[in-house]
Amino acid sequence: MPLYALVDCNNFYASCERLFRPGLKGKPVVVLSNNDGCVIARSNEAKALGIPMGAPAFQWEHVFRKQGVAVFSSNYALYGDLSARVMTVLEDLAPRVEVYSIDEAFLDLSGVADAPGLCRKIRARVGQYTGIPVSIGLARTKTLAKLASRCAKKDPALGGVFDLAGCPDPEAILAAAEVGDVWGIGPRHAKRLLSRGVRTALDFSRLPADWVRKEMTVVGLQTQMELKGISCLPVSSAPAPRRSVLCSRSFGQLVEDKEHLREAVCAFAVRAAEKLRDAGLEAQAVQVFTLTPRHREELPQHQGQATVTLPGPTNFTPDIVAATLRGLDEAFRQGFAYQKAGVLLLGLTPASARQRSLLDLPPEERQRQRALMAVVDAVNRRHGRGALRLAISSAPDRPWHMRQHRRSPRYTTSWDELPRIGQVKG
DNA sequence: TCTGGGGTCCTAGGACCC
DNA sequence: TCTGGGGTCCTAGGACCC
Repeated sequence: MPLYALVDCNNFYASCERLFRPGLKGKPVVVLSNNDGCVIARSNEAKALGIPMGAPAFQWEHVFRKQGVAVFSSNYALYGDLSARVMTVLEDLAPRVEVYSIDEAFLDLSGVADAPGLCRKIRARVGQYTGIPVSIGLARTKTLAKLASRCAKKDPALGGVFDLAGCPDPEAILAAAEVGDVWGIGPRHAKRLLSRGVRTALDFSRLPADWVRKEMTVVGLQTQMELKGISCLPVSSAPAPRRSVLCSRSFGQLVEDKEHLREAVCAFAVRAAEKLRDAGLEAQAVQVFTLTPRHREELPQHQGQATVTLPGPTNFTPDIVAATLRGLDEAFRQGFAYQKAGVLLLGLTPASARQRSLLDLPPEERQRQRALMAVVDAVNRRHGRGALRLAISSAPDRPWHMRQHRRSPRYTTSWDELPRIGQVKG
């Protein structure tokens, strides 16, 4: 019988921020999205104040001030580093680990003698080595393990581990879970299900399979089977190959000027190309998109989109930038105030295993391009992103740059920002 | 007067996840 | 003044081909 665990870091970003500010223990902490736009992580104390996930920060400013909430801009360098440390501990202790997201991992514990005991050990070890509290759910399928980890998180009496596979009354657990809390059932389907009287995970598991198939595709059917204890989703330690690379941002202010938009999408293209090279990939097409603000109905709305095919698979920044600018000519319209834009790279193939085609550049030219990018990447790694850049992708302090007023130091990944003894206070 | 059928590829749109 | 960013997958429909 298969047996899976889901390890979930509690309030991950908020927990990371708190690690380096012991004084924040027991205090409300929130972390904001890029642009300081909305709340994306909350400590338990912040949840208790009623601050919802995704809340626009400006609407809650008064609560932050009045209740002494510690507010942080998101600091992905810090979170990524702590995540890697947590995953290392899991890999040391569990036979097979699938890193599912920055703060979650599935473990395949099929055949492990005392799986609940191992889960308790893992939880203690992660806490000891990293300081990050985790909740662990154990069950026969991944979908049930997700559900079990929510139980572990909600009920402190469980000590952070809940074993649904060994639970005497599993149906009671399904009956206590709202249908929208099931992994794979989003707000859209939840609403439709509710309108048909399907309230809980148990209700959903009892729907006729053909209805589920018809209304929610095979994906919904898979979710239903998993809820019934039939495992459809194996743990896979090899990450699936990437299919796209995206770089997009909301702007600090609305942008009407095409020149500013050109600078912005150029910067996105440069960053996307870097990610592409980091992953050892090349792209065959570039998609550029532009958006006016969603929440401002009084403004003229436009969603621009253009896809430009590259002459052949490439990760050479100047080619990707050139394609991006051609795409922007189509995606931009004069007279609109844009709030966001992005560059999406598609048709990804490994850079090593390319097929030669008639359109290919001569090998010496490709070699020259590759060498140039290698130098640029090396310099930027050493001296910080943007140390070496294209002339067009401009200096800081442009109007489209995002706001980020409350970022914590990169304690663990930047020499300049290491905590100093005597300086760290709560 | 009559207008096949099957396969593939691409794209847009919609749903989901963290 | 002020609502994130980065991904995945499925399906339907059209273009194209034989």
